[in-house]
Parts: sequence; structure tokens; C-alpha cells
Amino acid sequence: MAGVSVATVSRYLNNATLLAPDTALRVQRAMDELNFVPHPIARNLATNRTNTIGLLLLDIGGNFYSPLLRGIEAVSSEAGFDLLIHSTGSSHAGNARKRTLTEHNTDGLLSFTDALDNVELTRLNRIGFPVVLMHQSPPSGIDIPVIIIENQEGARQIVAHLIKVHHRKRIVFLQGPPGNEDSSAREMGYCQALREHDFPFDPNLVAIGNFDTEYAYNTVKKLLIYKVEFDAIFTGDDDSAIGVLQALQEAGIRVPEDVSVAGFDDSIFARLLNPALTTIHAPIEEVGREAVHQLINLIRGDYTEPRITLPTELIIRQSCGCNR
Amino acid sequence: MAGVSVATVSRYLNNATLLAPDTALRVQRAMDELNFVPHPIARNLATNRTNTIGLLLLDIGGNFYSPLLRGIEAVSSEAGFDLLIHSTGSSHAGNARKRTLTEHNTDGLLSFTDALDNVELTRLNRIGFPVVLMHQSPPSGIDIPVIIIENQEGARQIVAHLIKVHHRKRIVFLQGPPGNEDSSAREMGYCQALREHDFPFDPNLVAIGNFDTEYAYNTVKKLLIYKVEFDAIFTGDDDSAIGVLQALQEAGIRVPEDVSVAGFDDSIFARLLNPALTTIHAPIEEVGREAVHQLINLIRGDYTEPRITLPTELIIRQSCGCNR
DNA sequence: CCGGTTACTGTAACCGGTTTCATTTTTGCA
DNA sequence: TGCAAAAATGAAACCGGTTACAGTAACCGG
Repeated sequence: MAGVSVATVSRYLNNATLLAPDTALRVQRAMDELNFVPHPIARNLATNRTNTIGLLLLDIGGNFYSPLLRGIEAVSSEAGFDLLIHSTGSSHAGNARKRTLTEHNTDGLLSFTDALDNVELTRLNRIGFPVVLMHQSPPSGIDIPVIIIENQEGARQIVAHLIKVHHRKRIVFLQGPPGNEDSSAREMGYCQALREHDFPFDPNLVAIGNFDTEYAYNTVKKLLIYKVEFDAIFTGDDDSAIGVLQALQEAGIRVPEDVSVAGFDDSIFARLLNPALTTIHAPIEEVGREAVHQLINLIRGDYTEPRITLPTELIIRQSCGCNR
Repeated sequence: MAGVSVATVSRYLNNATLLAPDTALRVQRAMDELNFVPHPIARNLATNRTNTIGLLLLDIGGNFYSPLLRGIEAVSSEAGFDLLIHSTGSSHAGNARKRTLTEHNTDGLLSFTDALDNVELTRLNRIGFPVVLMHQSPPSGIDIPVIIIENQEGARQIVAHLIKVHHRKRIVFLQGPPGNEDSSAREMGYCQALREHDFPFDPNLVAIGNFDTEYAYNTVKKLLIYKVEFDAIFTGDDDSAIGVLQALQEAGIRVPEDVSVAGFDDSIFARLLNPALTTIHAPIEEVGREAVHQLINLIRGDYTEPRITLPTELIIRQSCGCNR
């Protein structure tokens, strides 16, 4: 319609070569007339780029992910990338793990916590495919950028707060799911705070909360049944804190008068709990933003930080005993 | 490597024709050896199908979306579709609205609330492209399947509860954002309940909460300043309820003793509020599941329901005055 | 033993763009 | 005015599959 070859149209679309102004005009006019939109798929095939980044999550449902998604979506869409999301946890057990998101339909992959296993990470790394990890370190020897948060320092601070300000002496720590990296780092912070105040480490005070409301609820019930003595609980994450508060309340234990409670994450609901939860703010939206930045750098072949650690912040509310 | 043509490999991959068992074996062996994975993009181009469904949201960040995403992800991944997500709200104002998700890179589109405007809906409908709407009706005359929830009946029930059980006489209703369909339906339910109990409709008792915590907070503050008298607030949604509770508490008004509060949605935090929020459960995960089902039917050319209304359920907690 | 099916597989066009290379047209300057 | 270099464009291969069509070999009943 514009009286030019497809090659010229392509050049016009990509501003590849300077076109004669007159030609450009004719192409533009024809495009308007025909309501022409270039076919992304054909483009992908020809350029071997998809302009899409893939996000792998274990379980997209968690309310924990809202800020993460917000961060990721914001910067990826700003950079002109589409977002392909797949929840690896939802793959029906037994079913052979078919990888829907791979080097073939994305330009790069974002993996949260343990969404991608080490075998796959190694393979992707070997073929030089861009991957950025969030809240998860790569297998040793494999070089993949990582975005994490200051788990240990955050945990240390909040436990120190319980010790110094509220004079708590027997502080329970609730671990997350087995193998969870966040959880182990937080546990190290917990231990560090104990050491710094010359408190002995008592293994009886460490239990499993699994980063899960109900699990934590049951765990606290058990602690009470076994008459484990404690005057504070650092719940590992905020989800667990809900269960902890409930279990304590049902047992007639007052928070924070009898027992201080502290969480980690600063989820949306933390300030809504009763009492409002003292916790560590995890900059999870920022994690998402930073991860996409790094991934895009990787895709473009620019320099990337091997490891970015985002700062956490102590948020004092009432569940520890402050502001009463 | 298998000594066959690409056509045969393609046939093997798609079980198109019966292959000679011996040939199939050779192809399979070669595929294993070469670690061959068919290139989805090339496939898409050839078949004109993407095996991807697009989800359009105004703002992916809301915690409201977690269950929706869970529902959508679950059934789409089960059906073998990838999920492409785009937040139309994040498009930086002023920037020409470039449609990243279209008929060219998805097989069908899911739109929540007002993510897709009527112009685009009309266009998509004209070219016969599969679209399913959630919490939003299509422009009149346009035939697009819709998934909605029983807003009016839910609202009627909860307002009737406030009237019959708690003998509330002056019940405030907080509207959502202007033009929001959920909000108007809920307002109709509110009015219906008033009528059914021969209560007059008092326009002074209707204010705007904007489905937003802070907005609702300020609105209630204003009601108090203007000394509008009320003994209950139906907050329109749960987010607003947070702000309402806070404003009332700061004014020294006791909930539920002085004023009953009721929400809508049954968000994850509803039971965590103090007092726990009486609300209407909105089956939002189910909305997501159903929407994907309908969309897939549409894509396959099967029959689809023009309009599915999912039931809501009254959830009695403490903020209305029950269970004390 | 033969013609007609049937079963299997190869050839080549096609999906809708991008890009290399070649060709044609301009342009700049001696 | 002439010619080399630069600018603009077209031809065709290519991305990696699918699929209509055609061809060959094995199979069948009469």
C-alpha cells in the first residue's frame, strides 16, 4: 500500500536506517489506514528476543507477594517488558515437572525463594541464560545475581530490643520451613543477639513455626503444654505471629504484659493485629524492583552486582511492650 | 540425527499421524540425545496460537488480588496455559496507552474491574477475540462473558442483619470509587434492605469511602465533625473498614457498643481486626477460576455462560455486635 | 497377480517479521 | 561534468516450527 518492500517497513518500525522522509510518511500513512500492528510473535522469532521476563513463584497466592508483584510489575513494564508468571508450587504432584517458563519464551527469569531448583539453575547458568534470584542463594560455584535482605541484622536488632528494652530473658525463636534461607539467617541473628548479651543458647526455645499461621499456633500450644518457660517470642515471620498471638490469647497469656511478641516482614496486616505487631520491615517491593533492574542489566549485557543486600528496619509497635 | 524430515519430527511432537513405531523410537532417541525442546515461539507463529492468557489489572499491588491470582494461576496452569500479567494502572500517566497485551500475544484476555475500556472491548469483540470480564459488565450491545458476585444480595443481607439483630436505625453506607459497579450494586442492596424494613433513605447517610483505608478514615472524621448521627456503618469494602474503625476509635466511639461496623469482601485481614470484622465473603478466588474456565471455553469455541453470578456469604464476627 | 487402498514419510510453502547483501539513486566535490 | 562515496531501498535468506500436498511402499480382496 505504501509502495515499499517489507524490509523498508521493518526498518521504519525499528528506526534502523534513516528513511527518506517521504517514504517514512507513506509507510506511516499506510499503517494508520490499515490499522497495522506488528506481530510480536513473528518479531520474537526473528530477533530471538521475547521482551518478556518470567517470574517463578512457589505459590502465587500468598499475601506476602502483593508488594513483590507491585515492584516487579512496575519496573518491568516501565522498561517495556511483559511479565510472564508461573507458580511452580501449583504443579500437580507426580506430574512430570514441565517447565513452561524457559529460555525459549522469556529473555530472563526471576526466581523467588526456591522456585527453581539447583539442577535447573546450573543448566541455565551453563547456557548463559539471564537469571536473578530473590531470597535464595545459588548453588556454590554458580554465579547468579542475588537480591536478599538484611535478615541477620534485622533479627539481631529486634531480639536485642526485647532483651535491652524489655528485659526479656527467655526468648523463643520460631523457624521457617526446613532449608529456608531467610529463616536460617534470622536464626543466626537471634543467636548473635543472645551472645552479645551473654545469654546462653537454649535449644528448647527454638521451635518450628513454618512461616505459617496455623503451624505456629499449634507449635505455641505445644510449648505451653510442655510447660516450656518463656517471656518473649520472636516468631520468624509475621504470618506465624498471627497464630502465636491467637494461641497465647486463648491460653489467657497477655501480650505484651506477660509475653512480648515480635515478627518479621512488616506485612500489611502487622499494624492491624491486636496488639499491633512489633516487627522488622522487609523491603520486599524494593527487592522486586531491584531484581528486575539486575535482570535487565543482565539481559542487556551490562554490569550486574553479584549480590545486593537490602536494609531492613526495626518497626516498634505494641506487641513488644512499647508505646503503651 | 534420526534420519527423518522435520515434518516427521513435528508429527511426532503433536501425535498428528500415527508414525511407524520404529521411526517414533528413533525420533525420541535423537530428541533425548540432543536434549531437544521445541521452540514455543516458532510454534506460536506457525499455529497462530500462543497458549497464553493475558490478565489485565488496574493495580496488581492490592492485597485484594492474592486470592484472585491464586485462582487464575491454578486453573490456567492446569489447562496448560501460561499467564501474562499486565497492570494497566501502572502505565505512567500521559504516556500513550500502548497495549502490551493484545490478540497478538495471547489467546484470550481476562479483565478485572475497569482494566479494559469500552473502546478496546468493542474492538476486541468485533474481531471476535476471546475476552472474559470480572466484576465489570460490557458496554450494552456487546456480548462478552462476565463473572460477577452477588453484591446486591450480600449487601442486603448484612444491612438487614444490622437492622433486625442489632436494631440499628441510622446506617451509613460508604460508596466505592465513582462508577464502580460493585459499589453501585452494594448500594442497591443497602437501599433494598432499608425499604424492606420501611426505613426512609437518608442521603446524608451516604458518603464516599473510595474502597480505600485512608479515604474512608477521612470521610468518617468529616461525618463526625458535621455531627451526622449514625449507629452503624456499612463500609462498602473491607479496606475502608480499617479506616472506619480507626477513625471511630480515635473519636472514642466504641465498636460495636456505640456503632456497629460491617464490611464487604472478607479480606484476609478481616478476622484480624479489632473487633473482628463482620463482613460478606466474596468468593474472589472462585471468580478467578471461573473466569479462566469461561475464557478457555471461549478459546476452544465451546459454549460459554454469558453471565455467571457467584454467591456471597454473610460472615458474622464481632464488629456488628454479635458473639460478645 | 493386479489395481486400489491404506500407512507412512518427504517436499515445500507458510506464519510475519528481521537482516545481510546487493542494487539503485543521490550527493558532494574536484 | 564526472565519479566516488553515501544514502535509500529491494531481494532473499532466515528464525523454527506446522501442514497441505504428493509420493512411495506395504497391504488387500478378487
